[in-house]
Amino acid sequence: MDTSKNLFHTLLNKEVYETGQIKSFRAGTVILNINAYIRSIPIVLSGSIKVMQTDEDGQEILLYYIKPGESCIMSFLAGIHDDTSKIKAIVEEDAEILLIPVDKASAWIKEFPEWTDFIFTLYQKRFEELLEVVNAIAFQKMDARLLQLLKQKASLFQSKDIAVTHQQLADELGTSREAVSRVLKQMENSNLITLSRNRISLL
Amino acid sequence: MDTSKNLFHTLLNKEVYETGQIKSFRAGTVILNINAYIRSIPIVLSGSIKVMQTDEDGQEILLYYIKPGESCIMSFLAGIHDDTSKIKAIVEEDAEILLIPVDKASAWIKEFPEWTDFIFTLYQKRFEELLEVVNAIAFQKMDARLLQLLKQKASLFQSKDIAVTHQQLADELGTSREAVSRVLKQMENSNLITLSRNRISLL
DNA sequence: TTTCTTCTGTGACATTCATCACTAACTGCC
DNA sequence: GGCAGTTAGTGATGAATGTCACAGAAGAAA
Repeated sequence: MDTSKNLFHTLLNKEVYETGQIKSFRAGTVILNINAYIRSIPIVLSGSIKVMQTDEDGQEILLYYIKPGESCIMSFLAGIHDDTSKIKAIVEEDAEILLIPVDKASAWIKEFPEWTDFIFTLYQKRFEELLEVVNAIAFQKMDARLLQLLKQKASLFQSKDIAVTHQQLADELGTSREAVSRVLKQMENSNLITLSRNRISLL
Repeated sequence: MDTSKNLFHTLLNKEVYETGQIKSFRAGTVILNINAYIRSIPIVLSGSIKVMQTDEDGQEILLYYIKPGESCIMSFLAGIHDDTSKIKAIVEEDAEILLIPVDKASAWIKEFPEWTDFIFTLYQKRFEELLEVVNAIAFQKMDARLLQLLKQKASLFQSKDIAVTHQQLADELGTSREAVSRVLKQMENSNLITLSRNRISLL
């Protein structure tokens, strides 16, 4: 995403920074809820946001993370079409977020080709991530999915120690706490990880 | 998708029709394969295309259908970024397809706001369809997924009689033929459908 | 009609995971 | 330290579905 990041900084120096409003959010804050109307497009400056899909019964599943320099593409699309959100966005790590009014984000498409490219590039990334999610849910077993999630989190937090409960992992994978506990125990026995309360360490 | 369709016709009268090349394909033709490079963007004029995701082992799963007036958004994105396809596109019903060179599709973004809007609208639709697929795989059981697929096909073919084998359905759902046969039998017993060789009729 | 191929139905069994029901371990707080 | 609340470990059981192995049915071809 180097291209987008550079582009993002270019834009920051022009109109974006002047127009946008910067806000800070604590980890755990729900930034965007299902069916909410969208008034502004978030661009993550620091920290990270996780995007979840939820079904009617409240069952959830992790779709992908939004990292610094990236935006929530679903907000953008739903925003310019005056539609509601189909997803839920939660702050994963304390985050600073630049909020862009929908009408500006929409207008910039005509003015700045780089902005349009930023959107398209992000879109492609998200699409591919969604395809991976489909693949994982459809074809992979829990152990593989869990390991992948742990690696993802390790990379996100830039640490092999991950502060998380089994219940949280279960929620993100759309499975049960017991299933996660059992698979983790197996992984510990295979010397892939070590377990302690509220923490998992990758080896 | 009325907006996009109108827009699409508007464009047809201008540059698109002159630039594009129309080709016919028979049902079953693989238009786009995984990892293929993309030289042109297809717009479906008649018939339909199904878009599948496949994993390394050749396991497949249906993502969505491309209907007349729509384009393959994955081709578009991968095309303008000179990337390879992550999905496989197969003709479902005999189709006429307008092929647009990648560079044109890319250039039109700057020239025609309607074209950009066409792309964005389609993108949103596909994204939402993918979310539904995730939801279905993650949270729904085979009977619900199968019924949904049958309804989808009935609507696509505009007929309650669907010409399909259990094996084909199994492939599109990423499950086994036996599972499909059993669920179908149950549905027949519940008077939801009638079964015969190579055909399923919705009641 | 006979034969061959493809498609469908179904039993038996294994696997994965969900659910229920506890127990045990850890942490914070009084 | 002792208690309460949260987190983790684990057995028992069952549901959903994958896998294997055939048998029978329906068409197609000869």
